[in-house]
Amino acid sequence: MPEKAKNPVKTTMTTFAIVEALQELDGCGVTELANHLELPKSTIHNYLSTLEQEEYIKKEGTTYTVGIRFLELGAYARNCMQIYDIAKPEVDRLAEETGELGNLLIEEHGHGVYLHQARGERAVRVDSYVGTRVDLHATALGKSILAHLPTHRVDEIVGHGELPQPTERTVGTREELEEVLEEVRTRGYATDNEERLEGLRCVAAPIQATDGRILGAVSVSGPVNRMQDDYFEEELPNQVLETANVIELNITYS
Amino acid sequence: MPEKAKNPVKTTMTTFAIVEALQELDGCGVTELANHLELPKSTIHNYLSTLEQEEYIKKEGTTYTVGIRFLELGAYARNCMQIYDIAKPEVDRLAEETGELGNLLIEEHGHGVYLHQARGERAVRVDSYVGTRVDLHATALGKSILAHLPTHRVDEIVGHGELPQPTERTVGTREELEEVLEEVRTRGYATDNEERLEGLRCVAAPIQATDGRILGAVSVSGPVNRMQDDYFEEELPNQVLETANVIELNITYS
DNA sequence: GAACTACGTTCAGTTACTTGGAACAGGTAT
DNA sequence: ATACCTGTTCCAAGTAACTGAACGTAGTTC
Repeated sequence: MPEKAKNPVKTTMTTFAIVEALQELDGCGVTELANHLELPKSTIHNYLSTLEQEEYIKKEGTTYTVGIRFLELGAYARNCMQIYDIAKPEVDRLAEETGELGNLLIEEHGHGVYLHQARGERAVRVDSYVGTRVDLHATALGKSILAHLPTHRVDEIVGHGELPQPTERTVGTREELEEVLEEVRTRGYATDNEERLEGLRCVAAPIQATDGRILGAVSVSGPVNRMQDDYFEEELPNQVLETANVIELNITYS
Repeated sequence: MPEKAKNPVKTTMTTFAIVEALQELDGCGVTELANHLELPKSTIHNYLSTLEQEEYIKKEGTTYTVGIRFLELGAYARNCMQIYDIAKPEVDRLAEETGELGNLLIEEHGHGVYLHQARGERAVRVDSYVGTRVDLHATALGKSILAHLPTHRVDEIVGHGELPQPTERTVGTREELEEVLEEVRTRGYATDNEERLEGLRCVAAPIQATDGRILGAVSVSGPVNRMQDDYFEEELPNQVLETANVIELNITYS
């Protein structure tokens, strides 16, 4: 993860800082951006007009916004992953059968990234969407991935100090996490009991290649009131595990 | 569309040239990229290591590939468009009812960009996916958008010379296009008779705001053998028009 | 097993390019 | 009409991107 560039191209970094700020601010004008990033207006203007010329951002009147062109690159990257093609229809089916929200997540650069979401009949609305990056230790999906990653990668990703805690139930220390991961390995699946979002529970299972390499994870999320007792502890885990299994088989024979 | 930056930031342009080359070459190493872009290896190396550090590209062994991080920006841009939220479930329904491939397209910077695709039971596999950019004049979706754009924008987008022709049936001149667009305006929908892809037909309808501004278009695509006669000329257009209408209503009252 | 090739990586001098202040233009509110 | 926003242009100055040669490391061939 450290992967520090020896001769970093600062202009490239600034370019993405600008695009990211545009996302964070939900679009804005030259002056506002300049204040936000503490750079001269003229500099920001040069970047923005260049990005617009290259069709990566859009200008409407006096406000600039992130352009849809990034979707081309992002969707391309997603399509390159065979797990997406294969897992997508299965996640769709899982969502339909359970009526809840089905998810597909992979790990990249130490973060979890949602590749797909499928909405069942009664699916809750959550703050995550395709492309959203989340901390691995705070979700069922992430924990089922961490559980099958080599120790040195887990070290890189979560470190050894305090872990960020989106809710009070989130695992807070490396030791606690280690216990949870051990349990995930023995049970075969991971759960999230309001650890990322109040009121939301989740059951996730890892997707592994035949050589044990972890490729991603699938899950079902729903409101606490519907995710309880036997359904949350038996029925749903079995459904999720089966889905993960089908995906693994399809990947092996393709 | 001209929108030429007065003081373009060349480094920003190079940055995206590199990412785009990475996409075009489906991932590659430093030397190959350097040859492709005719830049020194060391320069390419600086950019690649910076992009990797910023987590926008991924390095596996000796090859670099477009990273999934672009999906965050792209999906964000898509989610910002209210048309996406509203049209998505309707396109899903349209695809399920027809069993074919349903599409949602918008215009940005003069190109058509697919925001969503839904696969019905018998949906064909095509070369387009979410994020793909296409020439507006070569698709039913694009033509239904062009038909409702002010003339000066059409001028900017298609110009007055020869138009690129993916297949021999594609409209080739501005004059021909103008006739077709007039027909689209009177009929209310557009068709694509193997104009973009051999063997593929398509019916599309525009989505307009109450003030007449064009927001995007929906369509159904399928193989020629299933898209014929009354179905292609009556039934399907009606279904597509109805879907577009529902979307327009939902947008107005939201 | 050594020599060769192909690759990514590092380094430091040079030059081109980003930078940013100040001045301009266009609009809106006072 | 004036003041105060906005975004935009310009050019001078000095930083930081560029580059080609040298290095390190595999992998391949003889």
